[in-house]
Amino acid sequence: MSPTSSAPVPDQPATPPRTTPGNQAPGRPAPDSTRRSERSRRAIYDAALALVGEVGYPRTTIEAIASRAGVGKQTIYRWWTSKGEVLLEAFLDLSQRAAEELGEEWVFPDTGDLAADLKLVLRATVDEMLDPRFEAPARALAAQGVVDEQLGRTFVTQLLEPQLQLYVERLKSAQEQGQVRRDVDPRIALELFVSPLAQRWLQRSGPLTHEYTDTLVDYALGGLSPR
Amino acid sequence: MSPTSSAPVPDQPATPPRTTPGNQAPGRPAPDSTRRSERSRRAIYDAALALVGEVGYPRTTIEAIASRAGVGKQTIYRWWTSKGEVLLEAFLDLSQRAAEELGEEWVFPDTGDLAADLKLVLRATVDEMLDPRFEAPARALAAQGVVDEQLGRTFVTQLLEPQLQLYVERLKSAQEQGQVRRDVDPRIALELFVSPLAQRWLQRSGPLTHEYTDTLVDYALGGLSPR
DNA sequence: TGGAGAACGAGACGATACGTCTCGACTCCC
DNA sequence: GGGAGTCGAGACGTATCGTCTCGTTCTCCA
Repeated sequence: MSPTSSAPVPDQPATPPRTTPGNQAPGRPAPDSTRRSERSRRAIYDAALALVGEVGYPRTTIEAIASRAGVGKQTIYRWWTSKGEVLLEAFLDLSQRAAEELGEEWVFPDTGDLAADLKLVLRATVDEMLDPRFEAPARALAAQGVVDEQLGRTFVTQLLEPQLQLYVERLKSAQEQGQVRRDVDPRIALELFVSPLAQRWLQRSGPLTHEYTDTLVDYALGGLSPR
Repeated sequence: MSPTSSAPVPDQPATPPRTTPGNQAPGRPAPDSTRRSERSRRAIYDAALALVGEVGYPRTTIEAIASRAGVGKQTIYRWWTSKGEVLLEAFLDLSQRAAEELGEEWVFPDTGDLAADLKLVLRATVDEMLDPRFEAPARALAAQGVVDEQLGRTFVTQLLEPQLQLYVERLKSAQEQGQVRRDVDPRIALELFVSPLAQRWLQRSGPLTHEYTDTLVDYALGGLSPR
């Protein structure tokens, strides 16, 4: 997934360290999040991301994460229910930090030329998809989300939809400027260029190049039928 | 993935039972495929598909497949290297049998009305994506393919690309009839409606309806810009 | 028709990793 | 300064892994 898991992450309500353990199953007394060790949390994120990059998702075990982070296993089980959940949070955290590096507020460009703006953003997305720092964890999460419905929904809601919303707003602006038909639903329209890119990335069903995304934008805006 | 993993599978060279064990690593003497037990092979396919549907991919273990199929574990390890590979073959086999049920040769409709033909096929694909018989294994394979490059390439090559090729041919026909611009690359063009559908299915990022796919076709053919 | 050889079903085996649990050390708050 | 709760560490029983024997069954060829 993550058609655009990439592209600098904008505001996003800055998910706080997370107060509720996923592990809030009945029976167990809820752990006290105010006493949680920030140091351990960070170390676990780092270890999880590093391991996924180095040995792949299947061999990224809870025990390996704990050992690498210099942390007891119970500290992981206390706050998370699965390694997918750990990795999702680690990745969300990584995205946020990356976004902060990029300056206060990143906004979707709006030069008045829709095609140019879309091409610019999609080119940046391609670059990010090829960034090895993101590749491994993003793929692992996407795969997990396909199979694990709850994780998938969190992934989509927290990471994907906020991204897509930026496209929606840019397309609405284009509608006001008369560059996009008024009767078009922006939430569907954006899928014409975002989904093919995401799909190629996930399935490796074709090369990811700037020319490719430029072409997608041209086809989507101009249509396949003769004009 | 499998944007169109569905849609009746056409000819396809009818992958024979598979002669080489994936397990053809060095050292081990290659097993003699002519003496292979057809009965066991079928039982393993059935068990694998059933288990994935019942308990999900992660809990579909090799041991469970062997036990359910009434087969020794070694019989599985002799012919396959991983459960992903087992499931992929089982699913390919299922697709082929489903295709055969559908009559000799299924061909992409070509009534001369491209929009109508595409809508028809995409509606059928939606229906198939919602068929529980396909859902579980298809999701599991898609997820595995995202993370396991070799499996993913096999999945794309054997299952996906043959499907997509049908769209390519239909689009070329439309180009000859003047319904699609000549300068359009059909392999990319098809992604405008196929990928969004696949993406929604995989990510559960929106409802899968006939109206949705109809809209995709309209947007892709007509373009988003005012005409 | 009978023997050889390979695949077969069954399951024992050591190696992980699972998730739970207990322990003493530490830290924060009353 | 005492209590409660998290922490690192690791022992524990269970489950699955992939490999490895066992006899048995099947098939081909002499």
